[in-house]
Amino acid sequence: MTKAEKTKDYIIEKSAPIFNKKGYAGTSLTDLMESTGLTKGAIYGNFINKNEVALAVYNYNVTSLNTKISIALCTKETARDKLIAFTDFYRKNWKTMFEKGGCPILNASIEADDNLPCLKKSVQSSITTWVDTISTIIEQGKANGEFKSSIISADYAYAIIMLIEGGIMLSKIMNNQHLLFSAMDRIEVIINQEIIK
Amino acid sequence: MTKAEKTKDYIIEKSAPIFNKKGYAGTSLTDLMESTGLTKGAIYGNFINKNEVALAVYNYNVTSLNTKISIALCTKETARDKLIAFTDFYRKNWKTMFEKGGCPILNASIEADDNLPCLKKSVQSSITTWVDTISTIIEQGKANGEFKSSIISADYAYAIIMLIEGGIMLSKIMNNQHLLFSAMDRIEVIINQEIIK
DNA sequence: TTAATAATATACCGTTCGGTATATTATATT
DNA sequence: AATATAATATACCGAACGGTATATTATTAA
Repeated sequence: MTKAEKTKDYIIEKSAPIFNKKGYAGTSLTDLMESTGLTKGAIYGNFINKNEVALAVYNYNVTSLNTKISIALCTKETARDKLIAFTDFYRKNWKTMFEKGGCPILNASIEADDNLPCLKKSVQSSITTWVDTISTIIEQGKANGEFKSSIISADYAYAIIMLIEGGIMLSKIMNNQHLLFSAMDRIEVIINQEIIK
Repeated sequence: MTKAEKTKDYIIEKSAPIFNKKGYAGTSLTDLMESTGLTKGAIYGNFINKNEVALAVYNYNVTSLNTKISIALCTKETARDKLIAFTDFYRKNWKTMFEKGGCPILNASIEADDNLPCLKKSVQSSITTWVDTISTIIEQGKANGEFKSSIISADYAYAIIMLIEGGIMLSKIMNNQHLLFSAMDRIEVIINQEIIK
């Protein structure tokens, strides 16, 4: 790993919460210089423009989220436990996530949908990945007899994501942790009453 | 109504979709001049600064949303029909809403939560109003025997809002109307299976 | 119709924006 | 240790930013 590569990673790491809090349009190069302690020279020596930093930061934020969720998932045996691992994750990590600006997928989604086509594509693909992850778990549950075979896995994957994102949105703007928890409760009800046999 | 008051309303009206699409930080005075066809003189003669325009626009967007919902509600007799009027509303109006940038409460919520305290307060109060509206309907349903008396109305109000906002977010970013409809389906299941006696 | 006033346009302000050319410094190679 | 090269800092660019003072134009009242 060359020095430049290290610097690049360092810039991404330090800029990640800034972009997630202030958004793409709201984050200036001055913000990036402050958060990294570096100058424009260092930033533009490693990225071709601000947009590249923003995209790298989005991917970093999503990747670290996915990594943490993967770690939470891999210790679970049953499909049900794997689904519950998601709600568990948000119950345990909401504070850290909120301090870093909330869900990067939600934030980027809202800012990108009407005017940042490049970021929009990244968001779409990370949502598709997320849906696939949950759908696969549900399909496994169906295959091993844990879950009802009649259910459509993608529908439930989307429902779970909607409740997570809607829960984060409400919880964050109202400064009320309980709202996120009640979204997680509702997801668990769906798992226990609709998905499980 | 003086000319200035008309101009003020005109500016708000024409700027409303711009702010809702591009966000507060992403909307410039040049954007406002283009959307209104007016100059800075006219804008700053009627608003003290950009922030005031943004706040007025947010209130306008929320008020027009609430007005439309009120109209949809007032024709309904039963509490159940009133709740269904919400899902109906989004099924019928999603296209118009999406063309104007999506849900103003969701959009403003995401941009304001970490760095626009003034707008954040407005969003909080519009959510509180929304929760109250739904809660009141549920309480009426409990009082007249339509709904289970054991349920906590605010919990269901929040659940409905979460599904609406989560559904809008997913639907909009994925360019998939069906996702919003499936969120509405899920709300209706909750109404029919958990709220109604 | 004219005078007073209200409302909008024009022209400009200082600042910050994203971005770049070049100078300087650190690192690696010999 | 000297040199080549990679990486960062400095100093600057033009453009766009939000905002304002003032000139001009509509509107109202006498």
